[in-house]
Amino acid sequence: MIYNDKQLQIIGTAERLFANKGFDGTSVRDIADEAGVNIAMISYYFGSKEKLMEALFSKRSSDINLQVETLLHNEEIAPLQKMESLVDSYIDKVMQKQQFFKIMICEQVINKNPVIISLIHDLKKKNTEAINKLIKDGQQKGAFKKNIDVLLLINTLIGSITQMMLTSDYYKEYNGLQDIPEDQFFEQVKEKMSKHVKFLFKALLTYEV
Amino acid sequence: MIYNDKQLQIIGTAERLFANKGFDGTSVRDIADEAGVNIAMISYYFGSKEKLMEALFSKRSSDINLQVETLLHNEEIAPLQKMESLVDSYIDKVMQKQQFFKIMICEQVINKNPVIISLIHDLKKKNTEAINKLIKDGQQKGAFKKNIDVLLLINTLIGSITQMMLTSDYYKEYNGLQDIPEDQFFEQVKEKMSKHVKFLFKALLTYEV
DNA sequence: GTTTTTAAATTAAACGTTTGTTTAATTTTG
DNA sequence: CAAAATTAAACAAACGTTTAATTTAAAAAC
Repeated sequence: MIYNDKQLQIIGTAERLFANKGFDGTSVRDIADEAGVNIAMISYYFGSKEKLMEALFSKRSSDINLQVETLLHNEEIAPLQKMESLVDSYIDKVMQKQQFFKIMICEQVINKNPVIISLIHDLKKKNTEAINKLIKDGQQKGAFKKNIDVLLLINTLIGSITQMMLTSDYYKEYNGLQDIPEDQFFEQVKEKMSKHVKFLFKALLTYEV
Repeated sequence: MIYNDKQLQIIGTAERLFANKGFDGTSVRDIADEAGVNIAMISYYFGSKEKLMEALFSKRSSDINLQVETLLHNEEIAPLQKMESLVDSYIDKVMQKQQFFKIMICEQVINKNPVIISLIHDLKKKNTEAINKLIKDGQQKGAFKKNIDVLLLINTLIGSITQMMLTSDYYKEYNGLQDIPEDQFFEQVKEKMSKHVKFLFKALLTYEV
């Protein structure tokens, strides 16, 4: 689906408002006002508020697929390093697209809209397959242990990062970082999470129980 | 605060509906109908829909504090075992009170109601302190390594379990468990998560980088 | 122990807003 | 000039909350 500028603006505004106020907490008037369009344009372009959400979800889903193919066939990089590279790119994506991930979390909690549940399903499947390829590759080369539960691995990756996203205010206060600039804090969190998750992955992929 | 039976019934109904439809997706009429009370009783007892949410949150918060004192002073249990015991009790709590945890997640995403943010803050603080005591104890006894980031540890604990809660449908399908009874699946997930998180904790607490 | 009094609980109805969506008319564009 | 885009206005429905009247329950008075 290709959208014109006005449609993309509506989608962008909806994304911000849905992330900050929730789907039901956002009115189509909110979206129309902040996007600078007439309220009727939302039905005109998308059909309904719900279909706008589905359009936004569909659009953003396609942006955050983990790409693993070029990594996979690069024989100069060790399996564990490949996985660490994937971890970093995932952390980047979550931090860059925080709003979309917030929406995704709430939609998973509510678990009502079948179109969106299906899109999340597809996303999970693709990510699982991508990581599975890296795992198989690493196992063949003897770098990774056997019997790795890929879903638990992904759960820990996504869960740890998501949880940090949701509680970054608390993390900031706990570490006395209230006064540093936001983008600096941002980078610091990314760096911390990167080392942390890589450590976890090393354990999950290589240490025998 | 002490509530009578009718108030507790309203709180219980609100918890279920807020968890399944979100705060803004639930109307006071929904709550009143399903709780079998007149719609005016909600304002009468709680003041407003928002204050009902705060009352429910306050009530449930007090139920899920991690207790660590008796564990801490039991010198017959090794530090790592104490931590594993805490992990199990946390997994139990999340699985038992899934509805409340779902509400908590959404409230963290929206991040608007200061009363609730403050309650989540308190909860996090108490949990952090409890786990910190176990960590200090383990470090003194030489069982745990130095330089443990307790917030990252907790993030991984909460995040992994939460993520499993949100994606258990996918986990079920992926592992071909659609046909087993719900409570059996429940126990299986708990067992899997328990082993998984304990493995992660052992790595985070004892393996040097 | 019965009656009276007072407070609490419960109700149906109404309140003014806000909701998502549609209409029909108008303007803009190619 | 036809198609697409945009508008203000209107729509019924649903929203959270309040009202004022009534019923129930508990306490006080006799």
